[in-house]
Amino acid sequence: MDDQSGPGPLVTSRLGYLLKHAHREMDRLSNEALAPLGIDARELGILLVIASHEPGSQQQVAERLGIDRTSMVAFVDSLESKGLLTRHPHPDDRRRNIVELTDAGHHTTRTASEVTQRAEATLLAALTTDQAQQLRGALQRILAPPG
Amino acid sequence: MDDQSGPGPLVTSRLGYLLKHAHREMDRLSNEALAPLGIDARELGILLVIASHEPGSQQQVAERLGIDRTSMVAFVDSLESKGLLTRHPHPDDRRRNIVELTDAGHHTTRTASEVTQRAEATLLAALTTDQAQQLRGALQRILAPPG
DNA sequence: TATTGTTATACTCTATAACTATA
DNA sequence: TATAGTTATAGAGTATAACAATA
Repeated sequence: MDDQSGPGPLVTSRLGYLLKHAHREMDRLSNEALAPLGIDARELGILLVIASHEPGSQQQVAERLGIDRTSMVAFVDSLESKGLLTRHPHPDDRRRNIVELTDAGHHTTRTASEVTQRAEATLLAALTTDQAQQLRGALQRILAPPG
Repeated sequence: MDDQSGPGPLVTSRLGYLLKHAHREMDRLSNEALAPLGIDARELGILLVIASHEPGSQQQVAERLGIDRTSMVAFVDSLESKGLLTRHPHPDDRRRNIVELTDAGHHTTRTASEVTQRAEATLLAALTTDQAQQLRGALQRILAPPG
């Protein structure tokens, strides 16, 4: 306790620092909330992408998430072994694995969405409803493609 | 272009997604702006911590940044080889290395702060001055220790 | 010849353990 | 015995290359 713990205001006022640590905290809260469901935040992202689109190949899911197909294999392996999704070959192109949520996968996705929303509320507890809404809106505007 | 690129709104409205990608973009812009100075955002963080406190040991700097002392060695090696800081033994305890910015280190830190501030402005270009200020404030409030 | 999924490999980042020199 | 710095090692995470099946 003999150093004033923390990097100091020159660092903590930087946007990169703030975003990094806010994300780290959000990730920690999400994974804590998801642990009882047997998945982590990364896996929930994959489930949500699958739930959001027509059934597609592993590669399509990977592209939408911005990860490469070789990494996708292990994620699909894991989610399949948990019974949350199924692989089956595309009838017209047997090179492709169509990945689809199982009933359990749909259920877990819904439950996971609820618990992560509560985790978000925990992170934002220090803000008013308006401030929270403005934060979300500002981040969305930042990331929207310029045009 | 045959998939509507992007993971879909179920994912992109999640706070974890927004914070992660906003940070990724900030990091990209910062590193791009810092490249001509020969440092990256991580190294600037270290320089800023050193600039913000009385001269201290490597371990103190590492603790303030939340990284361990073994990783610190390589960072200090790199910054020392660039002439931005110096190591010298503490006169009363020769186990410790006191790290201090050189004149070049102070100059680079000042210049780097300016260019990263412009990088922040680029990230926030879609926001009004008020909105940008509110975003920064909201993030700081989120990360402030509860009390 | 090109593409999908897969496996094997390498590379980065970080954490853990062990060594040295000081205390 | 404990601590600061260092080095060596191992572990996650991710990217690249090569291979099998299919188109």
